[in-house]
Amino acid sequence: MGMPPCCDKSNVKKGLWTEEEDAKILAYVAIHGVGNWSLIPKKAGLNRCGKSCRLRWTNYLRPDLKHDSFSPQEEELIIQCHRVIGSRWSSIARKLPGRTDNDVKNHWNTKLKKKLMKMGIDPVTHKPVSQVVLEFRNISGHGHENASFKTEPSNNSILTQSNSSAWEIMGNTTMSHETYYNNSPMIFTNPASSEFQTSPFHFYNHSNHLLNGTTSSCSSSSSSASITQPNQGATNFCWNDYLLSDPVLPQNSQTQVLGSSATSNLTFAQNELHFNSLAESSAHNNIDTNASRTSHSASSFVDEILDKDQEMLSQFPPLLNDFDY
DNA sequence: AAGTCACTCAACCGCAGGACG
DNA sequence: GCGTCCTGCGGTTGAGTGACT
Repeated sequence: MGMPPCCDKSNVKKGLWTEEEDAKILAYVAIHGVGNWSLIPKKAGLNRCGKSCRLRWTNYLRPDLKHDSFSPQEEELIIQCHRVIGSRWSSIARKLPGRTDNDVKNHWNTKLKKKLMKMGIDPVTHKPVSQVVLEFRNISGHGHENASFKTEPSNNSILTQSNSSAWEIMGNTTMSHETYYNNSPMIFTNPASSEFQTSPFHFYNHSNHLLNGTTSSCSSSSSSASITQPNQGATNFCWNDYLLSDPVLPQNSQTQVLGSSATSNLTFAQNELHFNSLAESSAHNNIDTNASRTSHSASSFVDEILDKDQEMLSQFPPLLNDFDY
């Protein structure tokens, strides 16, 4: 698909805007309002692409925009939102009055990502890097090599060797980013499950929304995300069950997960093959799979995600209400 | 003082989807 | 249903700037 050029690019100015150009847009919008950006350059006397005019207005000239630096509260909100919905900057920006998606995106890429990495949190999954690396090793069968990643950065740690996120660190291996993403259900992870000092950030506490303690410390050996509902006990969603359980292998050969030295020697392709064959045979053998779903089947995984999605929606309406799924 | 590096952020690019004729 | 136009979005780029050597 794609769009035809909105203007003759050879004849339009590009690059930074001058005060004079800004003034022309402001003057035009003050009289005519926004809309029909393709005509605005001509009508406002600008040698710019309409798209460029729209961007200049929405990202810089709009009177409701803030131009000061992000507050800790705003940063906190961005991190929380990113953990829940990922890089949907426009949705996140809607939660921050006076901020544009470009602002949020830039701030994330230049500041927040680095802050998280310094704290040992993988900015993609929002999980401790050590946990991500261990999980990756379990997934890819690299568990035997260098299994002694430290949770805190040291001279030898991967965190000091690179500013990369965990999956960037894994870039040298055979697993694709997509595969990694698909196996990292980030919205169910609990960044508080870390040995890192999380100050000055205040991570999400599922029972009272904001955890305002100056530090948060607990063992990363727990691979379960504990979701506490206000009026209920904690429910544990052990995502590693899905990540590491092979529906074909006997359960007793899969019982060792994080922190263990045992890993599956199956490659991802092999796992996928097993998974597909199981799903196929399930389709033949079980007409009503919903009625008799097992805890770790493909359908149960999807069901679990949907269940948790509903659960989160019910828990955090203030945060999630406006996100258009 | 000059050169290099790292960082920031405004702006650009291309794709997707909705509206409309 | 199809094509065109417009807008929104996320990823990427590169000019400007400050820190460092």
